[in-house]
Amino acid sequence: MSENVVQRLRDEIENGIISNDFAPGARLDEVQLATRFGVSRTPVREALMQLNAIGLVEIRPRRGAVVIDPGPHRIFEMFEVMAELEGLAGSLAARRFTDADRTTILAAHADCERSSSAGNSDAYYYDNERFHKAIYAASHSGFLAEQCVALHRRLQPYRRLQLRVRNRVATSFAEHGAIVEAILAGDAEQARTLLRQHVSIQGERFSDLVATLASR
Amino acid sequence: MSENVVQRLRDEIENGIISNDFAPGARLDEVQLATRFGVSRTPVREALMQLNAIGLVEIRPRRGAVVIDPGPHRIFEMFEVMAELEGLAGSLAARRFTDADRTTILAAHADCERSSSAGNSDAYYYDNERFHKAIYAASHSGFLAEQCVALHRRLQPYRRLQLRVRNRVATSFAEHGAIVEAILAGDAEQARTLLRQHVSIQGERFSDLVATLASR
DNA sequence: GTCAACGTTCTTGCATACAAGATTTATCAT
DNA sequence: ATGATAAATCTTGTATGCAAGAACGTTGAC
Repeated sequence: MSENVVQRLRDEIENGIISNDFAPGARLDEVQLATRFGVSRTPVREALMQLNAIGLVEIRPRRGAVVIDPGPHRIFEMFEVMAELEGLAGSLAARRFTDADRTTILAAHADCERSSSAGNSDAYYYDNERFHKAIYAASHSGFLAEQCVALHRRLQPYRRLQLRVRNRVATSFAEHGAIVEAILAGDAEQARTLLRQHVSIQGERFSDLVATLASR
Repeated sequence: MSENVVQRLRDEIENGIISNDFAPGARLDEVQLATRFGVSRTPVREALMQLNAIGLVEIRPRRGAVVIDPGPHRIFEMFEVMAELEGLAGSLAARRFTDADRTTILAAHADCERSSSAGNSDAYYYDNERFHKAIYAASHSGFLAEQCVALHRRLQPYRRLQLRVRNRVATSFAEHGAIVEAILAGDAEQARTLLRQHVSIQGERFSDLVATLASR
């Protein structure tokens, strides 16, 4: 059994939201969730409270919990912040990376190359995630890494949509190459700039996102 | 009556932690809190769950909740991230501020001037907060503003300690002047740089913080 | 036929109850 | 006297129960 039921429920519901199993705007009925997971309402409520605090669900008094629907504009704002934090992580990584960090980054980068050239966008998604986490770790800022992972997770569904856009995987991998180069060269400002551009969704990429969102 | 009990408890306990009423490392007993606030354990637990999700308390399975104690190093990391986000807010504000934003920023700045020249560090603390919030608002990024406010709140006790350092109020206000100038001139990069420096606690300021923390 | 008012039903919010793990204390052996 | 083991106590984790507010349907009037 898991550590405790609440934690498990929290993860299950969170995954359900992220994997679009619970669509934005959907009502999260307490008894329904309780029976579905074979527990009572109490732990369900506590899990929902946590998701509320994180900002994934909204709890309207006496009217239940619903999955928050961040519109395109807010998603853009979230990517904007994410780009900034990733830029910071990159600049810190360029200054602080150890031999172990270099190994991890290069290994993740190599895996990205494999899945990219294989044209496997799902595999690339996971390797890409490892690549970015390697940079967070190399920043040697625990708090920053946590913030980045949390935001990364929240943006997961939209990130995934983006990779479906034609040529995005190849472009992404090419950007990774330049980023690795800048970090390992210890060029903090270059790493920051490249990562910021890599993550932010300016211009066409934003239009693509909106279009993809609308077609769901 | 209040909206709901859980929200009230969450705020009360959160304020207690921030105001150092519940010291870092202190154990938060459920029945104790319940009797203290005149409610049952259930809403107390739900409030603690939310604080756990935010990162203010740690819940060890079967062993209760304790107030998280971020050591000096982690506090430094949090200021580092805060500096980055404030820098982003400043750069966006420089590009996007409206007439109303200008008015609000200048008003807050004028209030800072009053409390600064009066040597009232407590009043300055509040005016400073308003000043920064005015910049968040001028960034016209709701998500960024929320993130900034949340971090600002978590760093509140340490910020306050900093203002006690000799001359910090005067220095802070001088920095505000340059920041206002950069934003209103529409100089995004300058606003970003100045705000980043204004918020981050490099060199001596970090030593001061550690020393002050140790002396509590 | 449509709209509104009322009553029923359903859902949430909080309290209480009960079970299981953790902690503390007491007793016994060395 | 000190250490360990076992029992008592306390605390957390989950279930259930009850009350109050919201959603929904029905009935009646116009």
